[in-house]
Amino acid sequence: MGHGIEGRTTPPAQLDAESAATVAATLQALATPSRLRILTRLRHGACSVGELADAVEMEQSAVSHQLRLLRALGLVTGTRQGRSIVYALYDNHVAMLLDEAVYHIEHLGLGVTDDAVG
Amino acid sequence: MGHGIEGRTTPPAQLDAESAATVAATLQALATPSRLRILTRLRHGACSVGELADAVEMEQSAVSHQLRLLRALGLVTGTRQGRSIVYALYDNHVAMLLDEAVYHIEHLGLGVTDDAVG
DNA sequence: TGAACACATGAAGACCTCTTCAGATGTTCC
DNA sequence: GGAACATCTGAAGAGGTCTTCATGTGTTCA
Repeated sequence: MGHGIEGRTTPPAQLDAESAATVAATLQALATPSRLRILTRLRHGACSVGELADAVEMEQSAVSHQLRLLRALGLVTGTRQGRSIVYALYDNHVAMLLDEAVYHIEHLGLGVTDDAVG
Repeated sequence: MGHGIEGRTTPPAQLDAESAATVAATLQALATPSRLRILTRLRHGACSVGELADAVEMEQSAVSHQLRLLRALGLVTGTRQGRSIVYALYDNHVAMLLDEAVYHIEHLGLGVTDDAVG
């Protein structure tokens, strides 16, 4: 227990262009409803493409396209099992990134838009 | 001291369509190099639009457009001070979301793409 | 009031993204 | 080998995104 975020090194003072691009590309993988639902489904256990398509209510082809992108970014892995291919989150960093993103976003004061700007 | 992620409620079993859309929209705000650099700059202290534009090396107009989006999502606030408008992260959830996203993504095994798929 | 400054805004264009459709690849079982 | 199944892949089109340019709004100071 207690291996949360407190033992980390401080975040970089300012992201250089390359890091910004990498982080942005990875975050973009979480930035669409379809992929988000695919990933949160996988967050609770590996499963095949067919099951995934049923769970998130998308066409199988669409799911496959998104899995390709997620694979290319190293966020998920696919392993053949018979005629199916079983997908899973790549590692615990992906799981935590998901959990923490959902947690923080759902605790934001959304819609608070009144500012000095107008 | 110790108010990290360990005291949280468990993440939802599966995101419903509405939550997925909300989370995706917010994550999309972090999913571009320009906004990411704007936000990480603000992560280390509030500043005006002009300073921001200098720091991230973008045109003032482009920065302004992105700030509008970030404002609409409740991620940043702008307050007038003289002729400048000073922007800051909305709250600590935004700061932590940023820190944690950068942390996890920079610790991913990126580029590991060999799979059962071919 | 007018000039200079700081920022916001609208429109337009290049570019990227997501889904669908049709077909290809690989696997199992007979 | 052939049929059925599970998944991948390429092309194409609708829709969205980000930047730039030109202009508008609000503030300070003389």
